Formats: sequence, structure tokens, C-alpha cells
Amino acid sequence: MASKKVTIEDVARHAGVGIATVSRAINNGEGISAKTRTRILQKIEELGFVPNTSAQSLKVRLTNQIALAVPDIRNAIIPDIAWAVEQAAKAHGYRVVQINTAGNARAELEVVRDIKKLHVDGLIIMPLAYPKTLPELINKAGVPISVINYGKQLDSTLQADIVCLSMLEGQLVMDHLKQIGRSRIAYAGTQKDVIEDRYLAYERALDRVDASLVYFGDDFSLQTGTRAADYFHGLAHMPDAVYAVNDMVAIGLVNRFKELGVRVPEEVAVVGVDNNQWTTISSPQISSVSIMGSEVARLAAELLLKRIRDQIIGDYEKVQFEPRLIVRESSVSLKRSAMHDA
Amino acid sequence: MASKKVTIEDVARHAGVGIATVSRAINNGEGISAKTRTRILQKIEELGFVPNTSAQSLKVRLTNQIALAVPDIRNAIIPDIAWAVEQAAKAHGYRVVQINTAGNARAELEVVRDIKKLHVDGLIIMPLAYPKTLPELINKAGVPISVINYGKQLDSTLQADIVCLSMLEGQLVMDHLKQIGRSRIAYAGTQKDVIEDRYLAYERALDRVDASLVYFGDDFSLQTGTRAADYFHGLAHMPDAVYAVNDMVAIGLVNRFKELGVRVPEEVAVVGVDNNQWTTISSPQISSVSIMGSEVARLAAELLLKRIRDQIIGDYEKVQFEPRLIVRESSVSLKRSAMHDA
DNA sequence: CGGGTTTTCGGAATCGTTTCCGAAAAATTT
DNA sequence: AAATTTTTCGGAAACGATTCCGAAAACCCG
Repeated sequence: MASKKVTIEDVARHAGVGIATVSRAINNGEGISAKTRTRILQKIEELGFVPNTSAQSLKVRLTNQIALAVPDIRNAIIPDIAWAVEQAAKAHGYRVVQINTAGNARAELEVVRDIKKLHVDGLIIMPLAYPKTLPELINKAGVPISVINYGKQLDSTLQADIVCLSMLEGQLVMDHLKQIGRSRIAYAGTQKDVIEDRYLAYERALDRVDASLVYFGDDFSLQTGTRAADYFHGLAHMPDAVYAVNDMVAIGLVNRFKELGVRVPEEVAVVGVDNNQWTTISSPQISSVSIMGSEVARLAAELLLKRIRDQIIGDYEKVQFEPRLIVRESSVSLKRSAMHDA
Repeated sequence: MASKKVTIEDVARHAGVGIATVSRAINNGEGISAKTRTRILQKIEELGFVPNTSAQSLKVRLTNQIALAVPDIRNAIIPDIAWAVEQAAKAHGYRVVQINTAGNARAELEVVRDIKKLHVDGLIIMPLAYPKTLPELINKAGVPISVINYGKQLDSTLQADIVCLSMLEGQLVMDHLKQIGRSRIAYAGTQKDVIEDRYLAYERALDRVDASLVYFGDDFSLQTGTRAADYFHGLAHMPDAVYAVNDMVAIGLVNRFKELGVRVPEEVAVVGVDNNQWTTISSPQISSVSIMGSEVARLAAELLLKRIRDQIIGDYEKVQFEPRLIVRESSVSLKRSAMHDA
């Protein structure tokens, strides 16, 4: 049943040529006449020959696979990123091995340390925990690496291509909130060092931060938003705006506020980050910052694949995208309608 | 810099043993004394030796990789499925190659036809288009396959493990809607043959279907829901309930109804399928049917890995999970509060 | 048609493992 | 201590491709 396993030699024998010639036929190689090529190709079809990938890889030292290590495929913008990477890879004849690190420091280190065992030609990693020893491991990985970076200032000696935002997400949000006249601005996020820059922008934008207006939850989930809303609502003096670390938290906030009878945006304006599809579904629709997930991911993949193809070593690129603020109902009341900042 | 590439022979030489012995040390092989093993392991550490996966695969004929082919990683429950598969695979020392078929018939056929080129030991496929020739290709794939199946009745001669729902999602929804006294029940989905069974259940539950109450959109997106709401709203005689093919469509419906001033659930009850996390965020919260995505995926992975490990051939399993209806505000008004059906 | 180029082709080595099988060493028995 | 059994180890042959290099065939042109 399971066809006995036909090798390049079988093809050569049946076609009456040498194995070298068959190999040339497979790989569109030079130095082979059109007629013999078609004859061989036909025999290949006939015998159902499929080149053994392992043997090819062993000889050529390329696997046509890259690994993509993300925190959790189920969260927020990660599916967009995974999709963009897969599309780019496919366009270059590459496949993608998915790895979830769970935003776990050990897992992130492990994937980089053991990358050689992974049978891949390169790695795209989106670190969350970003343990201190990660850069060091990346530098000695021995395999091309692209880093998709959100919210962390990276050491520029890193031997990897880096694609990130210009770190202005936070500033965009804060500027907007101040511009619409809010003064008691709160922050809702996870631990401050997880997506560091989002929080730091908050501090930078204020003369002094009121510790009671900062809520740190456990994760990026809707629940964190819900809890944050409860917390802020319980305050003697409520904030008049909340800058949420991402859209999930923002949506959680808005929904809970609604349940508590707090009017958004009249009493409290809420702005998130990510600009995922749910921002337009939530009611009120959520103002948010587009962080260009697909574009970032696509570029990270392109850089990696180029590096692999051309065997570039050193000469690392660092590309920054510009985030864009999209104003919706959660920060500007319906009357003024939605508008888009370019 | 890039350590010259150290092979098993280097290790053997340095450790003063034969390569066969080193191999045994790596693979916890039999017939090797504890002391030589530890000595070799130490040398391996010292030299930074990493076994070449391609060479191993070439010899052993196993790649420790499986492929996961899904319509689109960005949609609905697919991230959950991808996550569950990756977890199960990791637990068995396997890696997962992600493939998006875009629900495209050609892509689905292609991945099965070319599975041998993919350097994997098995395939988990979640077909959407399900072209007629797919079963045939699956049967002659020559590689173990698990099928994650939603909404299609499969030919039982399929030579693959199948994990699916008991096809009762639709009936659960319809029973519920009828039980709460709705009589003009509409359906909102994609083309009827995409997730066939969800629609067929609709037909089955009614004495006769009123064609004007059936809306087919282009996809499973929020937009489809929005458009469906517009459509139903424009009808001379509106439905008093809508059964949506999935939660995205349900949420789109509910939101648009709200904008149009149609009260949910008082005027129109809406029930979706998937029970994703947004059902509890939407307002009103969406009644939905849990389709056990993670469990289904995990089992599909386990069956596949078992088949690979034990080299089972034939003797295919077909496992059905029972969907569960979860009643929320979009079908039962707030007064009666939310309740859960077990 | 003969000498010189250019194309086309095949043999054999190689990539880095695993594993069979026989030999050496150690352990056990007599 | 010799004989026998059991453990431990090493050499060498695969696994299935790619590719270098030399030889044969085809082509060119006066």
C-alpha cells in the first residue's frame, strides 16, 4: 500500500540516466538538456518520487524552515503576527514552526539556546519576559535571528535584526488624553517591566505620578481590565481618563465601567493599544493605537529570510515603525464623531 | 565565531570511544556503562555538540514534527486549537509546523497531496472547503492524519482519525430558541455548504424554512453579522430570533441591532456558536454553544502522536464531543439572569 | 572532416547520524 | 583458574540526497 519508498536511484534507473542528472532535473539545475529533463520529470511523476527532505537538508545544510516563538498564539495580536510570518515564509518556500513561550523567561531562553536542535534555518522571536541573559544567548545562537520587539529598549549590540515601534505608542495616548482636557489620567496594565515602554511613557508624560492612579494586573486579559475598573471606581477621587496597556484591558475597563454606571467617555475616557478588530465592536468603540502588527511581522520575516538566503552575517538592521492613534468613541463623545489621525 | 561544527566523531575522538558509543549515550541507548555515558555526556557539553537533526531524520525516518493545517490562524477558535495542538505535541517532544489554507479548496488539497515534502511525521487538518477529492488524497497520503472536523458529515471509509462534535450544536440552539417561545427564527451564516451541519440543523428543526429568514454572507466575520442585521431589519416582518453560525457573526448582529434600536433579546434573541471569550464581553453577553475547541484539538493531536509512535496503520478512530449550550443575555432577558446548562 | 569549444552527463565522495554484528572485556559459574 | 555467559564497545554499512570533476557527446567553423 504505502509505496515502497522510491529514491532518486530508482528514478535514474528507470529513466536510464545517472543520479546526478536526476538531481539536476529536480533542482532546475544547470547543464541539462530540455529533453532529458522533461523525460526525467515525467518518470518522477510516474513513479511518484518525492525527494527526501532530510537527505537534502543533510547535504545542503538548509531546512527551509524557520521558527516563530511568541508568547501565546491565543492572545491579542499574536495571531496576526503568526499569519503574516507564515505568508511571508510561504512566499519564499519556507515553512514555519510555531512555538509558544507563554511569556515565560525560561521558555524564551530555552528556545534560543536550543535553536540548533530545532531543525530551522532561522528564528523570529517576540520576547515578553526578556530575561537579562537573552541577548547573550542570541549573540551566540549561531543561527540568524529576527526580534519582534514591543515595549522594551534593546541593547544595540544585539546581533539580530530588530523590528519594533518607535516607542511612541504611550506618548500618542497621553498627548491625546491631555489634549482633550483630561488631567487625572490613570494607567492600567501588567507589571511595569513587562511592556516597559508603555508604562514609562506614562511617567514621562506627567509631572508627577499619583501612585493611586496606577493599576497593575496579572496579565493582558479582559479580567485585568474589569478589575482595574473596579479599583478605579472604588477610589475616593476617580480618574477622568485611563490609558490601558492594550485593547483587551481597555475593553474590560469600558465594559465594567458601563456596568457600574460610569459614563465613557464623559466621565472617564479610555484609550487602548493594539487596535484590534474588537475595538470597533465594543460599545462605545475603543480609541486605540495601531501598532502595525502585520507589517512588523512581515518585515521581521523578510529580513530573516534575506539574511538566510544571502548568508549575511553581521550588519544588523533595526527598523522602527510609527504607531498611529485612532480616535473613537471611548475618548471623544459621539457628537464629535470618529476621526482618524494619519 | 560560529563554532566550526562539531560532529559525533569529534566527540568520540575526544572521549576516546567509538561513535557508536556516543550515539548510545545521546539516545539513552542500551548496552553502555553508566560511567562512560556520563564521561561522554560531559564531553558533549564541553564541546557544545548538537546532534544534526537532518542526519538523524535521514536514518531514523522520523522528523519529530507534525503539521497543523487550519483555515486561518487569525479566526475565531483557531488560535485555541493551535495552542492545544502545540502543547500536546511539545509534551511528546514534537514540534508543530503551521499552515494556513485560507479555507481554500486548492490549498487544502495541496497540503495533503504534498505532505511528504513537508518533513513531518503526521498531519492534523481542519478542513473548511473540504473538496470532494480530499478524502481520496487523505487515503493515499502515506502519512498518519487526524482530521478536526466541524460541521460536515464525513465518509466513514476515511483512513484517518476523526475528532468532531456530535453535530448537535445546531439542534441545541434551535431547541433553546423554540423553548423560549420564538417562532420566526432566522439563520445567519456563510454559504450553506461551508459548515453544512450548522445550517442543516436549522432546516431540520423547522417544518418549513422561510427563505427570507436565511442570510448567507461571505465569511464568518463581524461584518457578516452587521450586514445580516441590516438585512433582517429591512424585512417587512422581522424575525424574533437569529441563530448565528458563530460568535463573530452573532456579535456583529447584536451590535448592529443595538445601533438600529432593536432590543436584544426582547425583540430578537441571538445565539451564536463557539463560546469564545468575547461572548461575555459583548453587551448583552452572547448565548453560545461551546464547541470544545481545545479538547477536540488536544485529542486529535494525541491520537496522531499515538499512531505515529506505535506505527499503527488502519483501525481508525472517530471521536465525537458533546457541545454545550451556554445561555446568556442575548437570548434570555436580564431579569432571569444568566444560567449555565451543564 | 578534423581540431577545438561547449554542453551534457555519470561516478564517486560526502553530509552526520543510527544500528547491525562481531570482538573484547567483565562478570559469573564450575 | 578455566570455561562460559553477559556487558560493553567499535567498525563499517546504510540512509538519500548534492556536487565536484572528468569524460563523452554535441556543436561550430574554417
